[in-house]
Amino acid sequence: MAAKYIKPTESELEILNILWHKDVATVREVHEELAKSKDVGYTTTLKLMQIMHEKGLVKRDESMRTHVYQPAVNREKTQKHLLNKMIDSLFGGSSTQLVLQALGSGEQKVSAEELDKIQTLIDNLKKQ
Amino acid sequence: MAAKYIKPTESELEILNILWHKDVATVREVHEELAKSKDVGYTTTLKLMQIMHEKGLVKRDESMRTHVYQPAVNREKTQKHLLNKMIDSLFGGSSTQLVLQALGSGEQKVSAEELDKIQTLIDNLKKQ
DNA sequence: ACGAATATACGACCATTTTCGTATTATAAA
DNA sequence: TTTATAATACGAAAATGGTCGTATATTCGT
Repeated sequence: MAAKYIKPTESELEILNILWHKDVATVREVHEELAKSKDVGYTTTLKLMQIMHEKGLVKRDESMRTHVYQPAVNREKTQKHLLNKMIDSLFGGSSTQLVLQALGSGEQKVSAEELDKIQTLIDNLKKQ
Repeated sequence: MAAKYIKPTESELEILNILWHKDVATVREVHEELAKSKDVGYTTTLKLMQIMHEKGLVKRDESMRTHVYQPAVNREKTQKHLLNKMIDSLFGGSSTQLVLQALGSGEQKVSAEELDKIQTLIDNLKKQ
């Protein structure tokens, strides 16, 4: 019965990111974080989060007057979904192409330690 | 004066992919390619491509009755833009995180040759 | 030359997403 | 207790993306 995947919209993703970071947060907290990079009204953020709740993207504790929100979707799973979608739609299904692009054309350099991390993963994959 | 980047929509990306492949194509050619994977009317494809032309995503030669289209945006640049956007919005700015996710959690395995390709790139990056 | 096929242009509709104003209710401060 | 502050609920407008129907023009086959 494969719990159907719900694709978050752009704005929903911004909110999810904040929630993934904070773990739990009120609408106001999310809004203030959001307002740092975006000019948007409080009720807009509220409405967004209410819709996300209806969709099942977030959980909320309503026992208090000020509701407390929490992400209801897993960060890694969501990343994976969107990543695969991008690989299909933009890189002809080749994750390698994506990786090469990500490492090669990066804005800022990838540090040596990070390269090592990737190295390690590759080594592990090769052993299989 | 940074020629402002235009973010293609989902459907526009499908069309761009076809154009990137074919280099030049008429609406009908694009449409027939599109129709293989999608049930959509001809005029819809036409309209999409007209809008893309207005936006500057494609160029077209109107000297013939049947217009001939061409991509007006670079494939790699577009990939890079969207990739960076995703890295920012979904991976906290860390391209490494994205790479690990792409390689690790992949649906289908990455072949040994592909791993070697990535390996080579990493080696080159390390030398700098 | 005429009708069928095929091309573009364009307007309009519908669904989804984003936006916000306003009403209502609860809390806190005076 | 009265008033100000702050929260949720809700409706509805605005914006965006995708869909297609229809009008009009051009070309091609017979």
